[in-house]
Amino acid sequence: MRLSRYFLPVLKETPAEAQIVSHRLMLRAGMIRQASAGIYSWLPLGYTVLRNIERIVHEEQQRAGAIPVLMPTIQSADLWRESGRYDAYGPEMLRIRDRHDRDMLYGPTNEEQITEIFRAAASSYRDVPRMLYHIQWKFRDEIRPRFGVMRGREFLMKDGYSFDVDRAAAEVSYNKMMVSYLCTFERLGLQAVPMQAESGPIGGDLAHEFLVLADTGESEVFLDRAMVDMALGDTPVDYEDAAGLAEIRRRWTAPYARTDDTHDQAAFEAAVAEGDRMVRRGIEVGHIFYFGTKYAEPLGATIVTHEGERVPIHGGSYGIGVSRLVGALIEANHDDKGIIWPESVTPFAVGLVNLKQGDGVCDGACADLETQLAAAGLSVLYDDRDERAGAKFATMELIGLPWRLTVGPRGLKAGTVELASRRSGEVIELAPQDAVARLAEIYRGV
RNA sequence: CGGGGUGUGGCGCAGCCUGGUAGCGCGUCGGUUUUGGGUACCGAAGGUCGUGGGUUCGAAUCCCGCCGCCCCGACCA
Repeated sequence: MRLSRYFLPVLKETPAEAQIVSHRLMLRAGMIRQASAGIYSWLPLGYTVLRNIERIVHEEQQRAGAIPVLMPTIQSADLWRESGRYDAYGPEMLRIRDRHDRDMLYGPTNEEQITEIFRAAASSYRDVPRMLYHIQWKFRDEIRPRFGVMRGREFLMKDGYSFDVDRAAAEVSYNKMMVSYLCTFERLGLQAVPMQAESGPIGGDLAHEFLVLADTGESEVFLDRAMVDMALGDTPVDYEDAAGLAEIRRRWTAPYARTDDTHDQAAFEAAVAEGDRMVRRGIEVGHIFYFGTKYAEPLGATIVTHEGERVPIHGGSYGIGVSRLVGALIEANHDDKGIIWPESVTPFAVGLVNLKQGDGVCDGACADLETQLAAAGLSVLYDDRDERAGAKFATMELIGLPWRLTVGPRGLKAGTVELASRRSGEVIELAPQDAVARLAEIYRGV
C-alpha cells in the first residue's frame, strides 16, 4: 500500500477529549473516529488491526474445538422474557420497538439466543459436548462510556458457549477455553493473567477473568509476582487430553491472583510472601465462567442421558473483548513516540521510507522492494509522499509498525538499505534482498 | 443519575468578565526549496461562534431553555 493512496488521517496534535494513552494514540494514528459517546467508526488502520485480532481469536477458538456461528445483533424480547432477564437486565440494555410495536433489543450478550438454537437441535447425550461461538457487535448502554474503545457502548466481542451433560463434562469444556485463552493472549503478545472471579449463582471456582496489567486499568488487582512472567511458551497443548488441560489450569490458577471483587487480604498475605505481593491495575480482556443450568432450565434446553434420563444442559460462557483488546494492546505496547505493534497484529508487516522521493534510483529501489515484499507475502506501507524524512519516520513510529525499511541515496551507493526495529531501535544495514529474507524469517509462523 | 467542566474553520486554542460583526498556531491548497529525524519562505482557501428563544440600534460576548461531548463516582468484555 502506498501512503499517497491510503486513508490515514493522522493527527499532529492530541485531541483534548482523550484522557488515556491508547485512546490518544488511536485517534492520532487515524485508527478510529468517534461517532457519538462510546460509539466509534473504525478507519482503515484500526480496522485492519481489529481484523487481525479477530483472526487470531478465530484460529485459537477453532483449535480448541469451538465452532463458529454468527447470531444477529437485534434480538426479540420474547426469549429474554423466557429467561427472566428482560426485566432483570436494566437500562443497560438498549430496547427497541419495531414497526409492529414488537419489543426488540440490541443484544448485550447471546446466552438466550444460543440456548434457543441449541435446544432446538440437541436431544441426546450424543449431541454434547459442543462449543459454539461467534464474534459479533454488542451494545450495552453504559452509564458512562470512556477511554475510547476500552469502554465503548458498542463493542466487538467474541462470546462462546459450551454445552455438556453434567458439571464434570462442563469442566472439561471450561478447561479447553481457559487454555485457548492463554494461547490467544500469548499470540497477541499480551500477558493476560487469569484471576479468580465471582462465581455467580453456581458456586465453585469455575469463573476467571483475564486481566492485562496496565496503569490505566479499571480494576485493582492483587497477585503473586510469579504470575507476571508465567508463559505457556512451548508447552504442548493437546485439546483431546483432558488431564493435560486440567494440569495447565491448575498451574495457572495456583498462585494468588484476584481482582478487588474477590480479593481477600488475609488469604493474600497467607499465600504470598511480602516481597512477591503485587497490587496493580488491570484491564479485563476476557471472562470465562460456568453457569450450570441457569439458562437451560427456564428455556427448557434438555438432553436425554445414556441412562435415559432427561436433564438440563450444563452451560458455560466465554467472552473476549475483541475491540477492547486493540486498546489494551496499545496500553501494553507504546512509547512516547507512538504505538509499537506486536508482529501478530500489526496492520502492515513493514513500513518503507523513501528518503529522496522523486529520485529515480531511490524510487526504483523502493518499487523493487515493494515487489519483493509482496512476493514474500509481507504487507508493506510505503510512504511515498513528498515529505521530509523526519515526518515520514514520525508517522511510521506513531502508527507503530514494528519494522521499517529505509531507502536513501547514501545507502544505495553501497548497495544497502536500513532495517530498523521499532521496539529496540536497532538499525542494521543490509542488501535489499537480505532485508526481505530477514523480514520473512521474522514473520514466519507469526 | 449526582458532582465538575466544555462547545469558536480538519486539530489545538484565544476572544466572552467590560456587547461594535472573529483571531492565532498546526494542518490543507498553489508556488519556491530536493530535503538522512516533524525545513524555510511567499501566496491562498476555509467559520450558520452547538442549538432555540430573549434583551439590545447592535450578541461569539448578557439572560433563559434544550442538545452534544469530556472528567470524577456506582455497573461491565
